Amino acid sequence: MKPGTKRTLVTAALPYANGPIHLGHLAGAYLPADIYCRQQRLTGRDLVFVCGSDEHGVPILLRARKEGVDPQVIVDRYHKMIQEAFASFGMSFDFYGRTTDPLHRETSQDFFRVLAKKKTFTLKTDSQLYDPKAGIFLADRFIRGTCPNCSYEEAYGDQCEKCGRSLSPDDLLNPYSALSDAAPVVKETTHWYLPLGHFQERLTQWIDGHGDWKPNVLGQIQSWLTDGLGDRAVTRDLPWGVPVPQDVAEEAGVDAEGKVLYVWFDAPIGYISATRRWAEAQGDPELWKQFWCSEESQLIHFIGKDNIVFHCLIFPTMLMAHGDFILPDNVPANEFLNLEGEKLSTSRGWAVWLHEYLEEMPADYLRYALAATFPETRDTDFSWKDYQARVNNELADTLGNLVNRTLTFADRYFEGKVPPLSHPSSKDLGLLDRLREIPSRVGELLETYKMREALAEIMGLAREGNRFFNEQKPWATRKEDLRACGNTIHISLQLVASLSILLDPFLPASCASLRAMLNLRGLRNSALREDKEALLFWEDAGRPLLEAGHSLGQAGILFQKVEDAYVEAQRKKLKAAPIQGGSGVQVDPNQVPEFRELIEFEDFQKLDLRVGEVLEAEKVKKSKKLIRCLVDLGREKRQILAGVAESLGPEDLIGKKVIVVANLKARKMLGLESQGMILMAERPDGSLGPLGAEGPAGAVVR
RNA sequence: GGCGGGGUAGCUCAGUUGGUGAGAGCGCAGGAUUCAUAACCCUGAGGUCGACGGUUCAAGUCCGUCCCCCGCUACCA
Repeated sequence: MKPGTKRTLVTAALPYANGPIHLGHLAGAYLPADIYCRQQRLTGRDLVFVCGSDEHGVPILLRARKEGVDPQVIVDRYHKMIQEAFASFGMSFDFYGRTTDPLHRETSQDFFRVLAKKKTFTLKTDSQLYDPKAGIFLADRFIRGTCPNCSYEEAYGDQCEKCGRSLSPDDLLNPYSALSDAAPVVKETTHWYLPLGHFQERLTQWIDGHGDWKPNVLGQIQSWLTDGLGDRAVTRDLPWGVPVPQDVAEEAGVDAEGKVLYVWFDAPIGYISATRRWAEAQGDPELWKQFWCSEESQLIHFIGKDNIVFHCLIFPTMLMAHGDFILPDNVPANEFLNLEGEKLSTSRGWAVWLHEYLEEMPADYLRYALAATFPETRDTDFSWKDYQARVNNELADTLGNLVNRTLTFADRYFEGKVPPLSHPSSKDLGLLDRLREIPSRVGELLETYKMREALAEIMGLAREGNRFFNEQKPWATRKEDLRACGNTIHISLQLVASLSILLDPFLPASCASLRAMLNLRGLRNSALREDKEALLFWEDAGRPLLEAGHSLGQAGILFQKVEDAYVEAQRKKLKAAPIQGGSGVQVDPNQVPEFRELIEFEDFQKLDLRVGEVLEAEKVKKSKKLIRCLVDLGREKRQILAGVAESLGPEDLIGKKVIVVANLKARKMLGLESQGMILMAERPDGSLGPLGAEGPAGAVVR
């Protein structure tokens, strides 16, 4: 932390309001941020934690069109879902906002206006393809047409899926809009650009002062700086987003109609607008400035690695250009979380959705399992088996059992009161000494974003507690030396009390229960900015907290074990998800593409469809999409290339029976010949899944 | 293709600026114990630190080449 810091503003990446929250999101940004904030609040530091839904952008607009509803309907749906899931998960945001908030619009426009006034932007006019029917400009991938290379009629404007050739929209024959089927027209349009290059020197200087940032973050930044920074468009022609301010447009002599701020420009400003909303709620609308505009404040962004460039270069450039704001002091980006050994894929349904998890299991179990394996230095893996092991072995057995054996012993043999510490042994004092150094040690780890190590340190303390209990044998001394027995229980209780503070950032709900069992009151609330009742703070975890004679509360089981059946069910659900295409959202009839024009029966008869069994499948090297399959068609075995690697792995195909177009002309791709085509089902998001088939290889499908 | 990060015990992961016999948790094997959620505690087996080459008295730790995974970015065929 830089010297003289009085306040901290923490942000967690704004989730995109186009789908629910999954485990990858939590492990990447949200949970680390929450743990950090809770611990900092416990130390008494002044901290505000904001986040919110990112609700603009093209994907939301397209989804709305497909469903035939206003985009606001979409974002309302997911904003609510996300916000509720976060709350149940124990996220301690001081404010959770959204970018469709009018105040956000105002904040973004003001920001844009300041940069325009300072002549930060450059204006450029370009020709772009425009869909006259849908009334919007089209990004390359929303233009489709016939591939000039292979004559595939549904090639995208940036690439032909059939032959893999890269294209530009101009290359397509008979181009049409993917949104409305209308033929696109070329139209000139003017946009504002942020010239990042002008800030290169200042950015470099600023980054050089932050050599302590994580290596993955610095590496990414360095590579961008070395390449040199270019201009980035900050506006778009879209009917959904924060409108370009009328006055700025007029000043520039540009028609503002239909122009909005590019989503990446307005999204990070969401951090600012959320802080403003929070300040309003505090009854002091100007309070946000203390956090954003004072050198006595530090700003920390928790994000995933995919967001590094935006938070470390682009947003800082915006802040620099504006001039009123402080720059981030750290951007502790995490790597990614894999799931059961494979990378997460929302389109394939390879994800665990937070809202679904919370219907069945406690938030703290997941918080623990994730925190124990945060992808801090590299991608890590989450598996349900590991989750079960973490909960059962560590939470229940190590920690829960320590609590349980200590409390039941006190309850049974010391009338539920804390026995006095009298003539403590060196072992007794040794543990108290050990305890003394823990809060600052763990605090330091957390402040340097080493959450996993911090958690391991605390759990190590719980293990020491168990060892101490074993070695002191209070069940034996109870009969021979009641004083020594009392000392053992006294110390063990103090340890448990300290754990209820140390673990609070990680397991807020369980620690609250634990403190109730101990009848320990007065700990500062780790979820609130202010707690006037607070008597105990983080550092107090280093000293004995329970006085002799203190009456304990009702003991109970802190953590239930996770059954095998649950683990199996979860894994099964995961396996089943790709087939159902399930992002947990019901298929909407409006999302299903319209049927094509009628054909004659003879046309259909030309197709020779067969059942084929995939014998081998492997990724084609140097291709992102192609999988080479060897398919048994009864009469012969064929090599068929399928452009599905972005949706499926080879293992999803091997051994599967599929439907094959057997009389399709062979075509070469990347030097390999494809002798046919495997039929796939396309999901609304464009991902693919194989069509299952039964029957012997070679059987005619009709 | 370019750039960045990573490839360490059966599994999931730690390993500061190169230097005493390469670690933790889980799992496994054996032992001890009974206060406790069949929990806890002790001991042990297990690794040519992605591959190859180099620098050095000394490399998991530095340099080079290659392979694989993740991310960002680009686009020739």
